[in-house]
Amino acid sequence: MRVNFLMHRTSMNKRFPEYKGLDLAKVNKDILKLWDENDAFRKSVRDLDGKGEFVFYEGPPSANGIPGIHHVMARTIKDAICRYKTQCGYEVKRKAGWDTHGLPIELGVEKALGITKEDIGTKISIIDFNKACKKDVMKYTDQWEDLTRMMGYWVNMDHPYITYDNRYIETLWWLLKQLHSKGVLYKDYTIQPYSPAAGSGLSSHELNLPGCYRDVKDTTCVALFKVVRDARSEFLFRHTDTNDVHIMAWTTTPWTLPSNTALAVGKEIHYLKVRSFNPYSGEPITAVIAKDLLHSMFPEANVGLHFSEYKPGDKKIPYKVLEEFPGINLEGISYEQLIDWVRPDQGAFKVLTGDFVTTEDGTGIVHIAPTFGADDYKIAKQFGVPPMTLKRKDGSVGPMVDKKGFMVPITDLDDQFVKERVNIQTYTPYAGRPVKNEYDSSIAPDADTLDVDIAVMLKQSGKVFRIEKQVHSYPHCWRTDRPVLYYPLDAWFIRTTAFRERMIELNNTINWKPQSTGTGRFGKWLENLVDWNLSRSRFWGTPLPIWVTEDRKEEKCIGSASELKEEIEKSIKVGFMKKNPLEKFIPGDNSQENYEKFDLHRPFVDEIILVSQSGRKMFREPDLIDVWFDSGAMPYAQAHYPFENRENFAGMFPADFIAEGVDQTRGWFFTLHAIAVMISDSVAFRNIISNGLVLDRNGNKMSKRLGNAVDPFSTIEEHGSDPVRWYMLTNSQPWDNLKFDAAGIDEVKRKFFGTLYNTYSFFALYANIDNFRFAERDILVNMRPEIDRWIISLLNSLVKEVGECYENYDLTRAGRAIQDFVTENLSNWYVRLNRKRYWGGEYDQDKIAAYQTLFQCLETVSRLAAPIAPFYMDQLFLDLNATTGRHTDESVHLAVFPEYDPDLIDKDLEERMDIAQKISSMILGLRRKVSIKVRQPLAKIMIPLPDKNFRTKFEAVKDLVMAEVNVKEVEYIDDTSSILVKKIKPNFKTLGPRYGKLMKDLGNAIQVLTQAEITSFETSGKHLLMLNGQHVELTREDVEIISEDIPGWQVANDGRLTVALDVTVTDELKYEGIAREFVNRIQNIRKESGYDVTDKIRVQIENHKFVREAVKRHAGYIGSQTLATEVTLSDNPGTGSREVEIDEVLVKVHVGRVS
RNA sequence: AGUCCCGUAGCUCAGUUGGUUAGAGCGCUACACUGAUAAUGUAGAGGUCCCCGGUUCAACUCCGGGCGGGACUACCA
Repeated sequence: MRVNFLMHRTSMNKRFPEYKGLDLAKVNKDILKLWDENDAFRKSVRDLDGKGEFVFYEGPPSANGIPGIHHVMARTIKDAICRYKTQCGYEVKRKAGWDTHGLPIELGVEKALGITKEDIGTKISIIDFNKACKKDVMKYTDQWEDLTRMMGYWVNMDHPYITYDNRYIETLWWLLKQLHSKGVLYKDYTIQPYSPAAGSGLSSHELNLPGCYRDVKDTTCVALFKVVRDARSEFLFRHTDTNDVHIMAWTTTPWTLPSNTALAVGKEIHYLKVRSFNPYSGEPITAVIAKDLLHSMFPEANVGLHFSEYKPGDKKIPYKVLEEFPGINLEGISYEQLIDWVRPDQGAFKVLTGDFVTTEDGTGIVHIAPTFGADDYKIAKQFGVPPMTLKRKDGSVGPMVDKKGFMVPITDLDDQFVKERVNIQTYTPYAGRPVKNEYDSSIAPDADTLDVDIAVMLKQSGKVFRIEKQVHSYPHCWRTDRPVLYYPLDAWFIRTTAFRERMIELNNTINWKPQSTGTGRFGKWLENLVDWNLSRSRFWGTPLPIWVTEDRKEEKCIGSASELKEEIEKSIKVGFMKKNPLEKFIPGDNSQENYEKFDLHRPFVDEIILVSQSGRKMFREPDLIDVWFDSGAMPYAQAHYPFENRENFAGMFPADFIAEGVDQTRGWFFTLHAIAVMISDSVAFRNIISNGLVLDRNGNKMSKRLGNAVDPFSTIEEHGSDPVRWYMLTNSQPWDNLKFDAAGIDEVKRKFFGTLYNTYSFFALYANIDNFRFAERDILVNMRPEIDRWIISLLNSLVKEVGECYENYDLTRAGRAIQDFVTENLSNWYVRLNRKRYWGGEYDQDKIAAYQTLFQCLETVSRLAAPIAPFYMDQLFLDLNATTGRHTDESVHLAVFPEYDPDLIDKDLEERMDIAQKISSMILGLRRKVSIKVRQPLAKIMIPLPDKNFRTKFEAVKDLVMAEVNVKEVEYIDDTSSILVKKIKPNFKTLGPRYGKLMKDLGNAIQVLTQAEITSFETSGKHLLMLNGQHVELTREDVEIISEDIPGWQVANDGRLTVALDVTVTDELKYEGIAREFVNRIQNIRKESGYDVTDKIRVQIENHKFVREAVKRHAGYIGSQTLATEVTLSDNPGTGSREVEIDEVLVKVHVGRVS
């Protein structure tokens, strides 16, 4: 069983803890307990050596949803960076926060209560509804806190910022007042997505819920708008024989045609005047269409048809292009109203020019219905063209379609208006009809739509050129399943466009990871910025703090609770209000109690009536603000700025670092940036990592519906959070999508943590046996053996690299570098080659150096990897230090990040070891080829010298290689030796630029050089060639010459290295081999017999002729390796002996413990 | 529809200013090794570097155009 490490730290039992196995889930729990006991997180939030603060902003999650595995991803990134900065000595405060307002919460409550929006205020009071929201929003707080704790995300949850808190709202109001006083907060009438079936506007978020955009088949038509002949349009009537000229415009929503008040063309687009026939009536027509789209209406195949042969009803219709002109010529031309149901205000029916017009589809001319399209509304406003509006009986003025999605019934209209403007005869058949059949459940699904009837009506009056059904994607209300309508509504906006340039400028100073999200997705978004629609017609959210008089002439924006209190007092004085809801509020007292004496939410604020400058009543604008404003304002609001933290705000803003999913680009990232630029003319964050999605292992999006979502709790419970974190960060760069596969976690666990654990276990096992406590003075690195200096050099290189990666917010490379060092260099090479230094032998300087070196590597790795794997690394760090007292910190997270010593980095040494590894690997490969076991010693290897310095380099690592491959000697072969077969390769890098097109032939010519030519090239350093009549002079740099083969030997190549192996096994070598076989067999017997590693034994070997000589000669060696006090030959090894097989010979061996 | 990201071995990913044998790990097969042993080594099989064009002596790499996957944004008629 493992030693209870909590115990041993407090006891005097100074041993390195040894474990029976690696259970990272248990480590997770143990370390959590330890952190709690030591109050580790709180202690880690400190400023070391005046390093100052590293400001991190936590994006507030909404606690009304269950946390998913993707949250582990984002939080691992945040945590790793914050832990790293903490280790560097910075104070990293990390205030947690909760996003508590907004639509998802309201919808969740509606669902739970079984109500719809319309029921709020009737079936349930707003008070009760908001109460339910407030309660619901923290529904899963426990789960969030659990996950945060389990995964080891250090964030201060003691005093989180909560967006529904009155103090938080007060800051939001203050911010809004700043914007209001800058004149960038305004109300406007705009076209917004609206669900007639649900009776409410929809946010863009709702419109982007999965499945909202659906392909639907709608009737589309190309309408013919008759041009009014006047001076401006006269040019259209030239060179044609028809009395009328028509402009063609395509629409997918014919029901908007009665609301048409303008047409739009592109200034730069070229248009044609075409003479042809109306396909339905056969009447001759002259029509205007964009040049690029001519053939979509008039097939090219018909160009040769003769007008004289055309008969009405013919499928193929002749046409003739009469004239070409740019769109600008059409600007200002008037046309006759297409459908005369209602007459709009003066100034309608003009051709306008707009940038948004393209020639991708339709006719290159856009029908404009300002009441039903965003672009339409904008361009009409710009050119002063009136929208089609109707006056209702109640005096209100609105579009031709009512809020239920029906053409306004005549009975609903103002009588006077009907008399003056409405053509009762033509409008009556259509009045009161739904614009989409889905809005009227009494209509059969296959009944003709209003679109169809309008199209048919136009056809009968010769005003349409083409009618066809077309499939296009159209948004649907996710709640009612009915199509969305674009409808004009009132809304408050922030004029973000006024700050566009500055936002772009400041964005360029932000360090984005990955960069492309900053310049691409975010940058493009800023360039195409539109004003921020702040209004939400909902209930649970931050109310807009604006009061206006009924005639909207006077407006007041409230910026604080105390201001509100004062204004209410004034209102009470004039008798508009009886009581002040903020009566008990004490301005200046920032305590929670003081701010809980009132409520800034609806409906309480709605009941507040203020008094205007001129003494009239002012009512609050009923809207709430977009929740994204809540979260984007968190740098200010979490500090209750400027009511608190006024002086030290500079130390809290902007953030040095934030991290969230890339889906927040247009969300939190934008709102943070926008508000900071508008309020403080500053960035909100300096460095940012935006991570990609966490998909399932097949690359599909995780969803509860599909059941492929990974539960973070059980995942961490099963594996522990370290390997999950490690896997997530090292598998791929966080901004690439992660295909989450639990098999990957297992691999990380085995490969990295398993290896590291094994390495530690190995160390602990022998250190405990030898009683190594790092009590000795550090042995100077240059006094340690080559291999120790090598791993220390690599370790210092690693510290440098990992530090640079962390500094650069590149966690993936940092983790990969650490993993590579541990598995490849430390475990697989250093420990493997050094095992013999640890077991047996004297406790001498060499052994101490070995312990010190390995200790140093492990301890440094624990500090390097702690940001990513906080649990296991803390255990490792504590296990190492509790025993030795090298570091006295209570946790690795309180220890400083390692520094590297450039003097200890020896690139030559690293290169030498690389050579050693390669040569060893080649020799082992050769042994395998000729089937000679590594246990069988061999006499020698030969190495051709690839360059002058090679011999010196290899000599330094020779012993390591010889031991590793079990060979006794090395012989170097001089470069010019004739026994070598050489290979020559062209160096394209130097030759390419010089010889260009000749390169291909030259390459071939070089590769066919003979051995003699190569030798002469090598000695003279020059070679001349004739190629395609051109002289080519080659120098040594132009080619690479390697020794490829030594005829008659076993030879292997790797790049420039070549090695040959002498595979002759002499009798003497054979005896040695047999001796080694015995060592192996005896060790196995020891193990099987359950002896302790330190037990001494006695060995008797059967006096078999096959092994007799070997045992005689090497008894001492066998004994030393197996801790045998004596190794003897015996004719009868006695009872308890075992038979072992050596080279297919069976030999009896008796092993007995010395008691 | 637009913008951005991704596309390299069965899987997950590297691939450095373009340079000729495109790598690693996992998985698979075979053989070794063994007092770190739920490890390790060696070898084998496995690639049209998504496709097509262009630039170049030379393209996985640079450019253009497609295709496929994903995200975000979106009433362009």
